[in-house]
Amino acid sequence: MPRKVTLADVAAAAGVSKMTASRAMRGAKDVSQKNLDKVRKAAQDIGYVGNHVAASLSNNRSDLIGVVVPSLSNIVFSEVMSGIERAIDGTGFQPVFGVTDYDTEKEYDIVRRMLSWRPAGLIVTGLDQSDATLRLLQEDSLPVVQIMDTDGTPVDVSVGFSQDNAAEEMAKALVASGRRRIGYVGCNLDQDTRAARRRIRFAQTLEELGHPLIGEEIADGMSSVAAGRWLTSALLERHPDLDCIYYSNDDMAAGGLFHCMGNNIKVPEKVVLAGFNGLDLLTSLPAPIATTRTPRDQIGRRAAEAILDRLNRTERDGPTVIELAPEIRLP
Amino acid sequence: MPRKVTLADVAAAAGVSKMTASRAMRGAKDVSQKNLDKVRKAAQDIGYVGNHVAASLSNNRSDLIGVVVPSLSNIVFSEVMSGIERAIDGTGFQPVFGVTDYDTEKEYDIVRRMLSWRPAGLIVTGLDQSDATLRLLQEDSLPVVQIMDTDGTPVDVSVGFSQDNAAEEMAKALVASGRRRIGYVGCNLDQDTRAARRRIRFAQTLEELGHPLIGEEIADGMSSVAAGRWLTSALLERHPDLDCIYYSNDDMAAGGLFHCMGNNIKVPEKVVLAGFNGLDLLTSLPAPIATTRTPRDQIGRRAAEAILDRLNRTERDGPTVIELAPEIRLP
DNA sequence: CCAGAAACTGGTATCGGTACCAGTTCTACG
DNA sequence: CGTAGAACTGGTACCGATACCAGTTTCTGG
Repeated sequence: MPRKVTLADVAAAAGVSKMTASRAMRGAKDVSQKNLDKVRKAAQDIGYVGNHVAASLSNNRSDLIGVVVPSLSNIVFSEVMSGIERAIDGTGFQPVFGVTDYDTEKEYDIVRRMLSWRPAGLIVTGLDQSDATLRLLQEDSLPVVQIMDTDGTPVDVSVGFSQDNAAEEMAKALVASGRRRIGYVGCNLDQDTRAARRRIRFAQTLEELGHPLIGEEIADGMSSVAAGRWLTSALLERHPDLDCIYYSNDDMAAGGLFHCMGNNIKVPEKVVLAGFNGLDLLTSLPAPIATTRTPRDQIGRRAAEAILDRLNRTERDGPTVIELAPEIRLP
Repeated sequence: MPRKVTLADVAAAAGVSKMTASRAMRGAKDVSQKNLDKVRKAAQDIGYVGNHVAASLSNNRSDLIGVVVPSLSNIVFSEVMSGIERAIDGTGFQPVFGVTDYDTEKEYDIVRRMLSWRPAGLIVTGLDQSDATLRLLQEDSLPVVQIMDTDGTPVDVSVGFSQDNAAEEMAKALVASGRRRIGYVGCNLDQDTRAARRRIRFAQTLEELGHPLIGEEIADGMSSVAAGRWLTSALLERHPDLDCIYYSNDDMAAGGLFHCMGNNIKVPEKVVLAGFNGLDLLTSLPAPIATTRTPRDQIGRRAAEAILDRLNRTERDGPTVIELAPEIRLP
């Protein structure tokens, strides 16, 4: 293997010192136009690609921004990641993604590993990290943004919305629209703590309004359209007189819709289905589904911006919450 | 900010040299059990997290594996990424994702930047990189895997399937099942070269079979369920007598189905819809849709494995193609 | 035409690890 | 009990960049 081209090679080729070459390759400050051109040309000629590892070690900080999400298969996080990507794009920073699969242990390992790359900042999902993970995040004074969830106190900054409020609002809206016999369908509540939280608050609110949940179907494993379909089937078998079902998310609700369509159950006349997230998919379905439209792209964008902001200050200035209210849509 | 804990601190706390501490912290070879314990304890006590940057610089190679995909919003790539993630998990390597948005320039920048992190290997999407990008990939002798596409010669290894064959097979299968008046609906063909390739081969094959395409609707912008829905509407308006539509992918086909359901067009009796990818979503839809089930998870897994394999050899041993045949499903 | 400032240049130390090699301490065996 | 070899330990020289500072050149105004 032909040894990698280094800055020293570029400097030699350009007939200048390593330092001048170094300065020329990044901001062209304090370098004469003549040398700047020579160095650029030399770099081009010999195919210099640089070495971020050395650069990062040298100034004790990389231009990486770590992003930790629980899942890739959930399109919600894809959209958040896209938002982050777009906001970072062009700033010279680079996102690095890690996936926890909703596993707290794994989250700890990932955060730890990311920290060992001395990132410029970290974006993690939720406020419910393990104590060990929180300790890691706290000890360092690097910018940390916790996204999706604002029901709690962040380590540094949180960007998202209150899952509790979102569920409460939906419960109120459904009852206000005349629904009385309401059921619940969800998946993966052991791990998806946000979904679990919504379910609890939803049920509570219904209770307070005097129309408690009639029944629910909950399954383990990842949520999916398929799971939504068969859980709905099961729920409606036990409670054929439901006039509304609240789902842990849109995919599940879509599955519910497909069940209804296959069984001649009118949606939303006979039964209103309510999902969560407001995926684009919903607007194309043959029947309208209620949902809470969450600002995913914005969460990503604001989270990235918060990191970039923080990089200008030296210290954290106390927990900051950036609330991005979701919007309810009824059929 | 309290200066970061370094290996020297650990060594001091444990009362050993930096070298012994270093050895203890990774494979415990050539370190006495006594010192191993001392070092581990010291590291634990003072909260040592390590510094991959320094380690990577030292041995001139990081444990990063760069993964370049065109899009995050396409679930296909999410699944490929999941496959990669799972295969890498536990090996000590770490994936770093980059998104090109189907932009060749951006792809070049991303590959370049990734190379500057001296990754252990690189996984990129497709075989159609720009010349500049290919040069980058060629010059280095690091493991490179090009995924999704095997219609061409890879730089090093390619893992995927032939888009051409896949389209041809579907055309043959649809005609064999009795379909004669066939249309096409697609999106984003300028950028998604794989989808474009399928369209061309599909049309060619139909021609050869004596039943050429009756009509097609093509739009710019990302593919989506919504786009599928309105393009189908437009196509069927112009050609109400179609008995089959081939889509650029499953999402589009799902949109087509929703249009048909909303307009009392029987699927698949009156018109067969054929997507591409075989997303799980399809199995839950109220009507069956034909598709080509692509082995996305496997592509990810095999790609990662190929990288790990390569790391054991020193040199590349000529272009290698790993073909993972997709499977056709008719309604 | 010269002093002083501004613009530019390059040497050296350093970032936090690891490879390599030269000791030093054990251990086992004749 | 001596010694060869294994097991272990630590010093030193990097890896490839950048910060800092000192030195040199160029420019400016009086």
